[in-house]
Amino acid sequence: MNIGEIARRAGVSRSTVSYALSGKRPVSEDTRRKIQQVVDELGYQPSASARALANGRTSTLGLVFPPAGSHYTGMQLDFIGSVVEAAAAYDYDVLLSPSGVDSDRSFQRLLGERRVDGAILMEIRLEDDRVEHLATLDFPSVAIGRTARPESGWWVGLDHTALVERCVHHLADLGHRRVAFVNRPEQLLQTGYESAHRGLEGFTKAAAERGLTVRTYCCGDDAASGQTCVERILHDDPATTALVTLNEAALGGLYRGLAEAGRHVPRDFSVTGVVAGRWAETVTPQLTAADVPAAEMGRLAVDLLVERLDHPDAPPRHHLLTPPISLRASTGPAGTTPTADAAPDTTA
Amino acid sequence: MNIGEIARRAGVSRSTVSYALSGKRPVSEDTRRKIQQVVDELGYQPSASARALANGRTSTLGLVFPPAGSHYTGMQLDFIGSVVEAAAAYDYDVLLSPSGVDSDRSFQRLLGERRVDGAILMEIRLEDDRVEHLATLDFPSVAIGRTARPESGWWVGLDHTALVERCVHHLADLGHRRVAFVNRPEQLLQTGYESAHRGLEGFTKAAAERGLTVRTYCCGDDAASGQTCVERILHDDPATTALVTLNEAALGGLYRGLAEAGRHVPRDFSVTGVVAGRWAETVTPQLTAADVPAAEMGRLAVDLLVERLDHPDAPPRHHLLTPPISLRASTGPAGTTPTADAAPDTTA
DNA sequence: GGGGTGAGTCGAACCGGTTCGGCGAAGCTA
DNA sequence: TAGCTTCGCCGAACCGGTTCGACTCACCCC
Repeated sequence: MNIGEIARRAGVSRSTVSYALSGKRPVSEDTRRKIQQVVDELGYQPSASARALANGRTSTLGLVFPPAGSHYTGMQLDFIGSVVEAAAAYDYDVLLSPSGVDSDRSFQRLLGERRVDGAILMEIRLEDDRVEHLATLDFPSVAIGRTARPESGWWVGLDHTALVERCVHHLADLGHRRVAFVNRPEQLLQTGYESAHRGLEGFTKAAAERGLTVRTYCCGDDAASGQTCVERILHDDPATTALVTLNEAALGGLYRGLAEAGRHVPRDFSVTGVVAGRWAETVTPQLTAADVPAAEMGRLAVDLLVERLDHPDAPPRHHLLTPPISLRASTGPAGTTPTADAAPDTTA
Repeated sequence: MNIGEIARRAGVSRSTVSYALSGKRPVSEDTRRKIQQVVDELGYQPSASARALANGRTSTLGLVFPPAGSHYTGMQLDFIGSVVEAAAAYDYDVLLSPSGVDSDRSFQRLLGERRVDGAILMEIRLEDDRVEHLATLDFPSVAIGRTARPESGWWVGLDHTALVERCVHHLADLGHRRVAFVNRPEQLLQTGYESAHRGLEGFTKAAAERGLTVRTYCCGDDAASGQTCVERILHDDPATTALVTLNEAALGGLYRGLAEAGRHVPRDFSVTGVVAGRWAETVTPQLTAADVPAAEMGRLAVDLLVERLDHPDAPPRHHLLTPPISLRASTGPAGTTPTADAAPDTTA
């Protein structure tokens, strides 16, 4: 069922069928109806490969995310979902590519074999060879996250620095003086993972401004690591009364660690951070946090990419988001005797 | 940088370049080296579109999952991740298509425009028009989940019936007599969502065998719904001492509802179900559950699909998984006075 | 009535690969 | 040395669309 078959049955030439379907040249109403009828009868749909070859566009966007290896966070899931849906609204398909670095085979395929018209990159590092590579190639792409030199690029990012600062100020306002920071895994920090660095930066800065006593920790992306991390925190400084975290996946473990140490949240210990809203509402007490608007970010990234594809010479654009902190139930005033062990809990 | 360019620079014909690269016909060692050198210099990679057009294969698999609308569960995320990785190992890319039903435009594109060589379907319903459509077309596909008539198809599924039965028997063995079942949202049950139906079936069957008093509930895929659901359960039958759930996303809410009702898990109330291991370990106390091996299922689905693509006439195959229940900390013997309100908790 | 105009259609070239048939040279046998 | 095979390579056709230039015809106007 190719275009030649349609042409033959409609008694016209292949080019006429093409023009009738694309509307790029006028076709008489009669022939157009005849062609449409044949197309409907046979359920003809033009081959994506042939069309891509002919006009050089694949109508496909690449979504580059790090290889799972272990596990994804909920945030990443929301990104993927929203990107796919937003792309569908523009009639683009989405091709997934698990590539952490520029040299990955999957990444090379995406670009070298011209499988996609543009790409969205996730899990950006401050020095990201993928971003730079695409920039030098002038390949249409949008990053979810920003590198150390964001001015010239297309991206949508979260202002982790500001968000974590706000968390710290929130805690300081509540009277907390000894606060811990629970970051993403050490390996991510070392490879220059953006949110880990900027979050840490915001934490350090705000803590200095408020004269807080702080410690910072890296923590694996799972509950067990979270629990261990709390144990370390309370071991290193039992007078700690609050923590700020970027680590969604460890959150449940952090809560468990606190509970096992006899610290009641929020009476004895406050917890806050930057976490997707869905997760913040899953834990008990619900987490006071800057809710990561992952779905919105995915949508914005697609918007930007499509704009860039439609206007190849448009100047770079970006969106830096700073969602407000949602006050829930995991933070409270610092106790008067922060080092005291928690008393048995008799609240309902 | 097309194949003609390579041919010219290497002083051979286009077909020779093609054969040199594919190895489908012998090429002298000299010319092969010469060609390889030019290819390396220019960093040539053949166009995926052209290749797809020529040999009729796209080297792409479609992954069809329901439109997010609201949100995805952690399980789905794990599927997606493992499918992409497994596909990459076979040199296939993965194209995402958000389609709940056969008539979705995205789904039509995938098939009609021949964008993919095969498809993996998620979120299967007992009567699934997508599965049937693909079957009548003899289009290579593998379902993650099985329909009401699974014998003739290619699929990898979880034996929800058996798993939920085991959960019920586990609770019955512990002495629980009044048990609730927390299913996925009502809308999914009504549309014939497989796991919801088979899980419910297993629950009903095992409860009858053990002579338990049971109630079944549908629950939205979020924490707030979980909390509400527990309130309903305890309102409908305050003597309920345990629940079984399929609803990962509501789990945190279920725990919160129990805590607010003063029921301590596992002393006053036992919780179990079918949930991805990562989630089971996030809640406190950790959930005794049949861990959904999402990553393994994704991998197996790709294995099956690739096998089907390589051997178009191979007879249908499938994998029905029945992972063991992981005993964690959320279930315990039924209390002697199950209706009593929980006493203040003084355990460490 | 001749020439210009524009609508509608066609044929051919092209996108960038793959693959088939055949051809010339070299090597081997008789 | 003629004849046959084998090896290595080439040219051309093909996959299924898009697009450009040109052609035909009807119509209109001076």
